[in-house]
Amino acid sequence: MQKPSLPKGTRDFGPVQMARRNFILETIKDTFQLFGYQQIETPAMENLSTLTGKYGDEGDQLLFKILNSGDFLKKVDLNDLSEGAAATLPKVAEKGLRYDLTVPFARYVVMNRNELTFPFKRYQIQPVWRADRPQKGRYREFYQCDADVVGTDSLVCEAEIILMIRRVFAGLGIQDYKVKINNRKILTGIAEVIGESGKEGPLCVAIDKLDKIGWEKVKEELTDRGFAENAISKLSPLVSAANESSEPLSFLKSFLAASEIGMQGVRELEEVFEIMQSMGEDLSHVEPDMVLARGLSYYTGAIFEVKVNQVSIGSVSGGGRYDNLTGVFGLTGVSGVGFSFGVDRIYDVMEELNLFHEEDSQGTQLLLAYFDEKSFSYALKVLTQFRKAGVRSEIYPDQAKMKKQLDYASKKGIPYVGICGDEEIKSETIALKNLLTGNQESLPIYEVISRFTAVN
RNA sequence: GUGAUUGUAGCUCAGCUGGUUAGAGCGCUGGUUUGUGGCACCAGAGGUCGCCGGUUCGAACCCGGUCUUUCACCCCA
Repeated sequence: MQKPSLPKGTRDFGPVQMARRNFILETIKDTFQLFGYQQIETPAMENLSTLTGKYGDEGDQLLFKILNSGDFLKKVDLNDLSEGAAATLPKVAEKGLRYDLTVPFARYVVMNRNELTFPFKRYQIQPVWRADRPQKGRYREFYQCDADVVGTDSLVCEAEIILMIRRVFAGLGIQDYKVKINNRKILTGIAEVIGESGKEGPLCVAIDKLDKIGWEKVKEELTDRGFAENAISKLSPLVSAANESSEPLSFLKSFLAASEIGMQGVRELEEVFEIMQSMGEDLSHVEPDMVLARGLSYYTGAIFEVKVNQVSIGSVSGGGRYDNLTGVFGLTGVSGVGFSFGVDRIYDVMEELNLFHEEDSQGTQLLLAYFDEKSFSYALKVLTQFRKAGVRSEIYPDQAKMKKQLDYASKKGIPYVGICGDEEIKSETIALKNLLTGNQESLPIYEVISRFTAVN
């Protein structure tokens, strides 16, 4: 017999973890619904043609491919093998596990475009898979909770995303965090202004590391990536402004004055904030970050990222606007904006911050205990009465000693035990024992029931 | 994908320079207690030392490979 094990980067979730995860999930779901999003699900596997080419070369590497059923080698000949893995892959695998929820959603929108009412607001909570190397807060199977709107350019959506993030975090009890927001157009503008148009990708990858490795190292990296020296020196006022982070928007207005697209990005950002103010909301936790760069292969407008302070976990939520996501599936002119919560990371953050309160409100309230066969059948009868009254209750199923039954209850965190014996049978009562305090009193069944139902 | 790192009882970990029968704490099972858990005391069960191979008279310990854990890079939730 071999010891069983799990694939790298995957985990089981026990009862305690599930109770906590459900708490997070319910908080998120509740918020999505409050803002008018409708739930959908899509299959774990998609055609590889749907997935490949959407996440950049790196992303394609991280896709899990599913071997064809049956004789998966039947289309492969020796030529394919000599040309290597890339040539052979399409002949042995035509399906893959989803890498995120956004691309399957785009596919769904395109396939159902005639049935959907636009703007279409959907949320989706399902696992995704990445063949990444596991690390702290990084798994190969993890859940994403996406909410997206397609079919509108309105910046109200961006404002609502910020509001949803704040509502969820408030519900979870996470207080010290930042919602960083930027706009792809600002990044494009920056590249334009320093004379390196179109190179915002490598520019951002480098600048993003500012607080990690410092300006000097970033300069080296930019040089390595082929940026001209005078471009780099034009960048330095932006870097010092980013460090001070006082009034990034007013800085950008002068820095980007020569770039029309850059100025448009600034205006969009301002408009999001104005909309929030019209809604009577403040800007707490919101932080414009002009070097924030994520999802450059498809974001075209706003870019979001949420970071919880004082913890070692990376971002717990992210998103942005993509003008043409459905374009790759043949439906053009549909703008979308969305974001995603990483439940697994939120869990890790809450654990690190000790935010889980241990009252397991879903657990059993009452265990019925007994001494012998006669009281066992009495307890079974009483058990039914409790359950009919809606009290979460159970009985130790094997006839066992009192010690064992009480042990079971206290280990499972059941707060009350109803002890049944000869005296109780005679008087139609149970001895209700509080396992925390050790107090015990004899009460009629109806009295016990009304105590439990009154609490709820 | 690159570079490190970890693996000994259910859990957390000792185990010296390669040398008899691999240990502790917690947990588990039973008992002290046939109408009462937690506390205490007593007894007991439990290990192919991740796996495969090599060196050696002899390997938990040294070497190679492999899997796993954790971490950095890349990228990302």
